[in-house]
Amino acid sequence: MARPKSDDKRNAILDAATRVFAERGPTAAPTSEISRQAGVAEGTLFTYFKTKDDLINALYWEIKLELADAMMSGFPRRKSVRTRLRHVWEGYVNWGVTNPKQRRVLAQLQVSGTLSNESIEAGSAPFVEMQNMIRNAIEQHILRADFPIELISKMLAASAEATMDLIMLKPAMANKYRNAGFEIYWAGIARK
Amino acid sequence: MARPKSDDKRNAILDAATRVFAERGPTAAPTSEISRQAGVAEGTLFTYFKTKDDLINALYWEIKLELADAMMSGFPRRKSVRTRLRHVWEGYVNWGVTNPKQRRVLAQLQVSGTLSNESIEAGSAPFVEMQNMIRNAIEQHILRADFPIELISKMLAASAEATMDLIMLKPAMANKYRNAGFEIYWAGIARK
DNA sequence: ACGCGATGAGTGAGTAATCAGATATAGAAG
DNA sequence: CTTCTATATCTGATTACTCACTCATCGCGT
Repeated sequence: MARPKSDDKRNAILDAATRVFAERGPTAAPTSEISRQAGVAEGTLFTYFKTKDDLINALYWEIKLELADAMMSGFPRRKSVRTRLRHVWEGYVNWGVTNPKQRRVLAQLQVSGTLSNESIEAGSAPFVEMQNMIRNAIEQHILRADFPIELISKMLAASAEATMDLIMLKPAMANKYRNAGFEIYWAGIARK
Repeated sequence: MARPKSDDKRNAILDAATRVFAERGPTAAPTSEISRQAGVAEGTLFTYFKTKDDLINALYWEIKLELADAMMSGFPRRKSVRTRLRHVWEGYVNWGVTNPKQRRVLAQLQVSGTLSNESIEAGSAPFVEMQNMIRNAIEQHILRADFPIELISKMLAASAEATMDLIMLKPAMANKYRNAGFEIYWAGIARK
């Protein structure tokens, strides 16, 4: 190999893309602005990502991995279902609050229709473990059996997103929102 | 006036915009395609909407009104809190399921950052009545008092959105999802 | 007949992607 | 260790194209 591609440059481009996408939206963001902010020439961007679409899909993948990591790192495998769900839920909320740009880009990408089906599937792979945990909890009569697993799982994300929106609006109330947000979710799905 | 602007043309443009925005996203959608689908000349679009941004904001307003109408029409003012909330919640879900393009456009617009602050505020005005109902219910000790009103209100939308996503994925399960979705929400916020 | 909406080719400001020349690096040869 | 060389990356001006918006002209409704 004559001259290796540098991970630094690749990361600089992805970082810049996160910033520019968050501000102007993925489709309105010019690749020229991304390469400028990344400190590389316009052509260089296309040696790391063949097309703008490739860049978009790569960024989606990268952010999803980060998020999965934030939710699963330190997962308390041996604690109660409530504790485990709360861990995942808080991991999600805290990641979103501390990484608003990534969260914004993720939201934009998910509704943009530019993601390939492969990317979408690959991006949801890290979350299957969570669904398994929920399935087990239902079998152990901890969660209500009359609710579909996929709904319980989707509501986790939904309640976390709602909580994040409010925390971004009124940061002083963060703790109140966090506690109430999870409590609503838990009271909704747990057996009496 | 020698020749009045026609509401038909205006609506045709808004309709076409809904379709094209839903497919390609608001920023990627060309105004030329919108006017073509609306059956008017490119220039005509700009006599009804001064800029593309104006069109976007007008469409947002229009869709929000539709949604508010779907949620509030036939509101059972004298029934129980649960029944009233269920009415609003189902109005939302049914509107989203029967108007997937409008729902998609709304989601795209809300994260696009192209909406003016006035539009956003104007768009949320029809939903204050709902917040008042929730406030009353808390005072009557029907809903848990330790949850912020704005969270209870946001969770209504969040649980409805999650439910809609799943219904779109598996329409055969629509009734199951609808019942379970509202039940999770209600169990989460109601006093024991 | 007159005033304002309707028309669509035209305009200029961007856009993603390319490419020919410049440059850096891994490995070979001495 | 020090050239040398093959081969890749890096650069930014250039290309071909798309877009939002304009305007001279036309013709409909009053």
